[in-house]
Amino acid sequence: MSLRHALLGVIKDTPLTGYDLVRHFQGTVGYLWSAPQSQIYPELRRMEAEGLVEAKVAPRGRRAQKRIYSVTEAGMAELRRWATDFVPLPAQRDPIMLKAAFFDLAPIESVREQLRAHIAQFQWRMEQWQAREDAIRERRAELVEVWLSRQPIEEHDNIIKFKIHALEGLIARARAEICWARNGLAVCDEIDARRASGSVASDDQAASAS
Amino acid sequence: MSLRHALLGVIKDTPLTGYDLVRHFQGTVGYLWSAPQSQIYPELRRMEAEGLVEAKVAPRGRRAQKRIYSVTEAGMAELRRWATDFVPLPAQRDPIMLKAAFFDLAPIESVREQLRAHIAQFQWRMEQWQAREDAIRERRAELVEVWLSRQPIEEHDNIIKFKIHALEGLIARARAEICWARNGLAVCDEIDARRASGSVASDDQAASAS
DNA sequence: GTAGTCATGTAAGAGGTTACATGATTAG
DNA sequence: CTAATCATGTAACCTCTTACATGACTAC
Repeated sequence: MSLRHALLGVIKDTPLTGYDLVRHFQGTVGYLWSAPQSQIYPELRRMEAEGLVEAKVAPRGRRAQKRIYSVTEAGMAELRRWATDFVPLPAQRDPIMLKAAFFDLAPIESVREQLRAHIAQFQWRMEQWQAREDAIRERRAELVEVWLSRQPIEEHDNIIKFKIHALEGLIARARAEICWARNGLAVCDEIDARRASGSVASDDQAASAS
Repeated sequence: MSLRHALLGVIKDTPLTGYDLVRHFQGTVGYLWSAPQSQIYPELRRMEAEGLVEAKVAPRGRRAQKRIYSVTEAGMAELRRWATDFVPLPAQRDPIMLKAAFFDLAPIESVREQLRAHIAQFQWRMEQWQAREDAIRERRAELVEVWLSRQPIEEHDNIIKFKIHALEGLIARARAEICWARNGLAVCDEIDARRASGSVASDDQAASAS
């Protein structure tokens, strides 16, 4: 049940409509927890029913309306409780590592392609996170700044340190993933080299391999 | 839909009952994909209905029976297809990193405890993985050995290389997690130090902090 | 008027968690 | 005979995914 905490974490700084929240989920907290629109709207309603957020209905044009959600005291309390309580590690479940353990069942060129795609994806994510980290460090991150403005000045550096620490964790992970995939490519090369030398030594290999 | 591939990956080497499969999921593939018993039984039935596995009903004692599942040709084909096809990265969704970004909402002692627990958990996992890797390297890993016995000898080293590569990936991740959490503890210390020096400078801090 | 964006939802289904339920068999 | 283990399931519930659906507003 982290979605609601991610949502609370965003609107505690800036009351938003569901629509805006959806967009904020691609660019801020979305780096940490992604959620589709179809999950956000009902969750907001549920949180409202439980008193964690409250909606101010605002007019939009003539007829239309919109609901601007903000966090209640109960919502802030829940957010603090969650930040304080211990949560166990999620179960081990990683489609890529599982597959990697069975790479010997795939043609080696496909393995290479998959590893290259892995590298590209994490390189992309890493750039995003790096940019976010820079923004926070240089005090250009709006959400964080709004939150800071409500906290005592002497705590600002401490808060920023935690935010950066979280992003550094993601970046370190991405680096590890890229490094791992590169090693995988090296393994592919070794295997190719060994197979080539093997089929030179005994020619019937090449026939059975084709 | 990785569960079925994890299951196929185990019983391709050794036909097993659902019960045995459940236990194997704590010790071999379980390092890569964990699943509760209540998920495994129905999945086996579904795979049987789809022709990916077949069950041989064997007697157990006098009255009782058991179903021993093995992979069909269609099952092996599906496993190979999955190993070959590209699968997109799962969505970003990590409860611990999300929380870490909001650690400033928790008392610092709780943050320390959570980071210490994080370290302990990954240290534990790392030992498991390391042991598994050693077992594979020293050719003591039963499942892998059975699979090797059906493959040409000159491919054995290649297959083992991939298995070890996958485990090395997990181990590298664990190392990164532990390193990250240690940095987090350092951040906590810095914050404590800064707060202490701050409250020496202005005494009213200490009062408001209690 | 029409295309794009603002705004809010619903519904079906897959996958996973937790808990409950049952009975045969084997070792002591 | 009794406890542990072998063996197989069901059911309720939650979360997330994918797709569909609708309508008002704004800029051109």
